[in-house]
Amino acid sequence: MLDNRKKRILQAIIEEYIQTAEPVSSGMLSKKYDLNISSATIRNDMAELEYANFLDKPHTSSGRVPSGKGYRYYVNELLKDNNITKQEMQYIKLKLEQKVNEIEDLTKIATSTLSELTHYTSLAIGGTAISHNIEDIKFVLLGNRVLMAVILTDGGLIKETIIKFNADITEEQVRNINQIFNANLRGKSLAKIDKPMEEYIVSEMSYELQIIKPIIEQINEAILQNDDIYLEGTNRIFEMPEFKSYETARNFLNVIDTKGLVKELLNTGQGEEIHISIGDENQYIELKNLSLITFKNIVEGKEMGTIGIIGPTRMDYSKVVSIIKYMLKELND
Amino acid sequence: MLDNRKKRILQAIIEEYIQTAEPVSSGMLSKKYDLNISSATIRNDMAELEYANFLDKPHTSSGRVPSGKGYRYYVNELLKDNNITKQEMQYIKLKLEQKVNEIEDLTKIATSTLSELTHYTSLAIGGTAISHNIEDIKFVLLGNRVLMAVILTDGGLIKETIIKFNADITEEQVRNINQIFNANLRGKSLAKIDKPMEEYIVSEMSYELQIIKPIIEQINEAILQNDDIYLEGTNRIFEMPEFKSYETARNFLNVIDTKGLVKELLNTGQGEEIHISIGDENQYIELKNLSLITFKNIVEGKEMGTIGIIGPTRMDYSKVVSIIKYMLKELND
DNA sequence: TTTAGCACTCTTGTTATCTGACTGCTAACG
DNA sequence: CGTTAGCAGTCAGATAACAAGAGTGCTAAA
Repeated sequence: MLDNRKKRILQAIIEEYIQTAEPVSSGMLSKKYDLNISSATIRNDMAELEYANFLDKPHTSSGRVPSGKGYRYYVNELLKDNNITKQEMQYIKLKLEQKVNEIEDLTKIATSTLSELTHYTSLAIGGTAISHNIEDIKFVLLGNRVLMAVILTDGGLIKETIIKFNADITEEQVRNINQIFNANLRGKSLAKIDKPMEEYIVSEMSYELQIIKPIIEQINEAILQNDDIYLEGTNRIFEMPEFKSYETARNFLNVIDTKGLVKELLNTGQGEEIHISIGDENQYIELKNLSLITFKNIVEGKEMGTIGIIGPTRMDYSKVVSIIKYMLKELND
Repeated sequence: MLDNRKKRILQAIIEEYIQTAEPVSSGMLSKKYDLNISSATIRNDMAELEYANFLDKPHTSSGRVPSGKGYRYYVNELLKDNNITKQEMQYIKLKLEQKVNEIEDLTKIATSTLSELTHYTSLAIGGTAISHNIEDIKFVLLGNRVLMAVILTDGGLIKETIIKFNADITEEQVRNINQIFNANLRGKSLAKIDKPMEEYIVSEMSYELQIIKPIIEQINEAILQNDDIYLEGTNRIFEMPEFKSYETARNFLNVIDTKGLVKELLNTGQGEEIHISIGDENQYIELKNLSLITFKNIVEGKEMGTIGIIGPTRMDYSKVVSIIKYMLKELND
């Protein structure tokens, strides 16, 4: 589709623009980059790239700026994903080797490390336990009418939840519940504790319905629940010239501050390993000038959370993707 | 110190400035407020108020702006704390009556409600359990080397923590631990589980030191721990003209984004019910143009967390204090 | 096909000017 | 003696005119 020279020019423009945030001119390119062609030739190619919608022009006599289509082409065809330094690798290793008590802390560490290295805002949401299997499930009576359920999954996730009753629960009953649930559920997939499973348990377990039922409901909720949004480096946007304008900064903060929106953003992009969504591609207009890169932190097939990077469309995709790929590799050790 | 007319003028200037964020002029005051004096007289008084440092003047021919000392005088002497509408009361009631499973959720709800009603950014940190007494303490074995301790306090706080061991723990041992800890600690104040208590337990409990010791350490940490910072309404700053400038917005976001700083801010102001810190009064230069109002959410003598409101020095102190006072009353029901 | 050269365009920064909103001061007033 | 009308003086902010500079598109030659 694009000849080699045009590809090189497009790549140079995008990389230059990512660095400087200024429209890129033909003269600049021919001087700074070793393309061995004159600015006039570059101008001709730029005109064609603009005609083909890979580039935009803020006004008649200005340099060129990559368009959404341009970025997409760059990400799909030209992106190098080994753009990572020794120091960065070491830093990631260092951070991820920290001792953590709960697996969710690892997601937090990964998120903050990502923000530190890329200088973009990063966000994360804890994983649901749905892809995990139950390894152990324990019930603890707190007071007389409050029961706490602690679920340990084979992925190492620990989910606690609290169930309140209207009547007193005896230690005897707790022992029964403990036994029944473990006998029936240990080793089973959590994905199955839903309606049909509930019926199964209720019928199989042959234990007082008014106790079993609220427990199952609450556990179900705890499994699906991933409400804790983790945000790191919100103030990083002030390092970037596109957010010097009041409107863009405001818009960005609005997106970040809307918890429901952040949750949805992190929960899209199911299939792929790393999901990149550039400006207009995003389904929310609020994000039309922003790009979002998300990936699931999957360790040994178990989902541990979703992490994302959000920044201007002029994002250093190469750096971000390189760092994420390395991090994913390290997380799996 | 100030005669009545000067007080009225100062109050009018502050309230006008809080509303408009524009320097207040003498002509404006004599027209809009029913002071029954001419603008010339107001000008004379304003000059004296400025000389006494209650007011500042951005430049020679501009109106007046309250100084830090002015706001302080207003807060101490002129502030009305019943500046709350029926609707606001109802809204607070409605929000606080929601069923919550954990007491900490109540702090979150209070925080977000506060931000919604005042239109300022609000922040909160969960309470340490230090002022509470132990009501129940349970240990749960998760896997072979992971022990979870769940502590229930008389204030209704539930603190969980995880202890990892290098050797396997038997169910037998867990039963022992359960018994020992409950026998020794139930009803005791959590403030006492520190070094001397540790020695006491170790000597009294006469149980394997290599098991007891890490448990006590970890529990101690869990009691003191209040790391979860809760932030609501960060984007609210964009509603306020003082943050239209890049620098002020950036500074604000930097403060908010620095978790350590936020923690410290919320942990100052011990004694009073409601602690107000205006601009310069604050010990951090980053906050010199900001005001902070904090209060501890104390229910029946037990600390449940600290909540704060942060905004420009031109904050609607009257409204914020009124709402907080009402909220505190409701929280205690 | 590539390139040098040049006219044309448009943004950005600078300076000058004008307008309007205030204040401070003076002198008159009750 | 406190209060007020009147007026000169000050300064921020808006507007316009202008100059400089960066870049493009096009033409014609290599």
